[in-house]
Amino acid sequence: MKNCLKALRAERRWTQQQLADALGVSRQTVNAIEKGKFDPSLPVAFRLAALFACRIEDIFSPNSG
Amino acid sequence: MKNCLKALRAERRWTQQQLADALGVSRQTVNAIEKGKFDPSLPVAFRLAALFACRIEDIFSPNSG
DNA sequence: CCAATTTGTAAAGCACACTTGACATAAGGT
DNA sequence: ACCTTATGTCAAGTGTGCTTTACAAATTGG
Repeated sequence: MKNCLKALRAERRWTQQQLADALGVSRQTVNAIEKGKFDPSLPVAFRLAALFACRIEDIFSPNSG
Repeated sequence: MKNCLKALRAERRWTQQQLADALGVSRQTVNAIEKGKFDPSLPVAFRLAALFACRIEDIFSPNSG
């Protein structure tokens, strides 16, 4: 699963901490998702899409599909 | 998190087992997701959307958002 | 250069996504 | 009534999403 979270966050000039707070997760979780260490849960994915005013499919794309 | 998986599956006249096989998860997992016992992982959500040829947002909707 | 902020990473622990195996109930066809 | 298929559910186990605490490296600004 790839994602363009880092780019979206950079556009807004938010720190990982600010995004984490807005998302309701820890900074380490934001960092791990950005670095591709794991995929977010579906609820967190929905909150991300809401925050960036786009679709989940605009942020994440499965590696093979 | 609500979902209309049961309705989508019924439209296609698929059994839980057939959907599970197509998804690559167990029948119990399909059943649990349909019954709202837990939310699928993001990869499984993407596979569901692909199978039903729609967006994740068309299948799932967060309870408060 | 120095100090503060930001990012990257690690370990231990809890909750949940998902598994296999098993069994009860429901629904359909003969 | 019987047999088969479909659904609902439970239990125990594995892997991972996410937490807290902590610290090192990188970046930014005086």
